[in-house]
Amino acid sequence: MLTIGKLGASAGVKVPTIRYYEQIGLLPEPDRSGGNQRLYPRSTLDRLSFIRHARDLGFPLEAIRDLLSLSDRPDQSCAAADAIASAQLASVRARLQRLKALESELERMVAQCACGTISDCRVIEVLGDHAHCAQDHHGAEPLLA
Amino acid sequence: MLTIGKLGASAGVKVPTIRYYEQIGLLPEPDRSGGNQRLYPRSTLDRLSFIRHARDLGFPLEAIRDLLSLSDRPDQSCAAADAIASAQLASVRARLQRLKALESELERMVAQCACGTISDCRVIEVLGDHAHCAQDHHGAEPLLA
DNA sequence: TCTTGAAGCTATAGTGACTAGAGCAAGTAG
DNA sequence: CTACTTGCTCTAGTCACTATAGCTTCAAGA
Repeated sequence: MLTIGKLGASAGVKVPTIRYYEQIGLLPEPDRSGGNQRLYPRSTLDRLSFIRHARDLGFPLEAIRDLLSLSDRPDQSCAAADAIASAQLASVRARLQRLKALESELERMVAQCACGTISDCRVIEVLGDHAHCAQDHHGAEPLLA
Repeated sequence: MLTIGKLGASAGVKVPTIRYYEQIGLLPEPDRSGGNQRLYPRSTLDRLSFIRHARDLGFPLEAIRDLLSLSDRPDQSCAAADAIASAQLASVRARLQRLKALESELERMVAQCACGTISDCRVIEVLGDHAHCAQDHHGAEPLLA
């Protein structure tokens, strides 16, 4: 049996995060010690490592919830899991596209800055007028979600 | 003078977002009409477009706040603006690196899925065991911030 | 002038995935 | 026995909005 601290250290997850996962139902409520402390079986380490790894790959918690419930039913088709992973791949690719465009725009902006005064600063000027931009990095989904 | 709706449409920003920007002090409180509706001068359109454009480029609002106060003092050195933009570029590049690693890991995962049952699903298996991975996409800063 | 519909107002709460803090209780090493 | 660490619960904060509820004001047509 593992305390929450050992579990977290083993899986590379912070203790409050584990309690948060329990709160949202991603981890089951474990048994408690006499003094009300959580005690986890080994199997929870596997589950938590799975979650951690999926988070590292950028899967949202809701997708991870689905993946976990799939992994509990080994006889079913893998198609659903494949769909979730493919969706994640597509989302990563979309963000890559967008970030690449931003990178080149920012590069141009910084490169052109001669570091004089604000009044002839390219950084400020370009931000003030989208017409200075090579691409249309307009809108689309938020960069950070 | 522009109503909040016209302002939003012109700048490509939703109306509640404009009110939010006012609330956090990124836009000044405008005069009101007799019926208590916000009325904006042209200059606010410039300011809002600046914000919008910087957000499109991924700058956080706090950085934008700094950039705006810089742009209000045209005689000062542009070095501070350059530093903010360079930091943003660095952050975009860091996220690009990370996303590229994730992309190839997800590609491998999805490509290996033969779409049988869950019990021999590569997607589930790889997520369950980090040792299957080519790279160490471990930790670092959160993908989405 | 009346009416209808769009656009505006305030205020509160929700999103995702945690993180931080306060103020305790329990476990452990010397 | 005494520190010290680890654990507990609960609340609130993060970022950049978005959504909802319930209300008022405005502009255009009949």
